[in-house]
Amino acid sequence: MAKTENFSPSPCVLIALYERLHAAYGPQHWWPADSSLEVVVGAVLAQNVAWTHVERAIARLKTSGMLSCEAILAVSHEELAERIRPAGYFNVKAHRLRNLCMFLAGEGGLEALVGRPTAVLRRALLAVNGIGPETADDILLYALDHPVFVIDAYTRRLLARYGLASGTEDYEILRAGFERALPADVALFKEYHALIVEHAKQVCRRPPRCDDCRLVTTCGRGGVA
DNA sequence: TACCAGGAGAAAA
DNA sequence: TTTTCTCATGGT
Repeated sequence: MAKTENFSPSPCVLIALYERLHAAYGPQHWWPADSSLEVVVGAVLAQNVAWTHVERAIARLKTSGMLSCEAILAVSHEELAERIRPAGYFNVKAHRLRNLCMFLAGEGGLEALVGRPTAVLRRALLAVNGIGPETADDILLYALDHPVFVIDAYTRRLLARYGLASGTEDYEILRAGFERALPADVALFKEYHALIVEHAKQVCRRPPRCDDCRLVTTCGRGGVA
């Protein structure tokens, strides 16, 4: 399918899917981090790797006292790269972390961003080299509490398996589809994305397809499956 | 040993 | 404008 294909799920289907996932896995209380800055750092480190690798890298940053923008900007590239080595792509991610910390420092810190309009913040984050749409939206939703829906590989996989989308649609098409269909609720968006990840990890990785992937097909006349 | 995992940017076509 | 390549570790 073309990447420009429209994605306009009904609110009923998306709410039904959320409720089924919530019933199956319970509240997730994401993002797994002790601070907003840890969310920011984790969002960069999580690019294209499993979360277990990110945990190791964050633990190394913590134990060396480098989990702050000041520290990240103060150490050499080589030292930062060595600390985050377990997350993979360590040279690339060291550059990206420094770019992001320079941006935050220039803005007066992460706290200074609170209260700014979502669209303005999103544009600013996307202008940072190394920060793409998913990473920007991770930061907006989980670190700054803005109602943006995060689309990741798990979300695409789930949509494809449920027949709601091909999974190859443009990022913005999928994000807009979720945000049109759902109320702009930060807590809902956080839990929804976390539940998608949990479900994808636990169930939909099993080949060839899981029976549970039919869970959204019974939504009709406003009812919940 | 080979494959895969929660992206993004640059280069090439 | 779209596609391909590159970055890299660690678990299965």
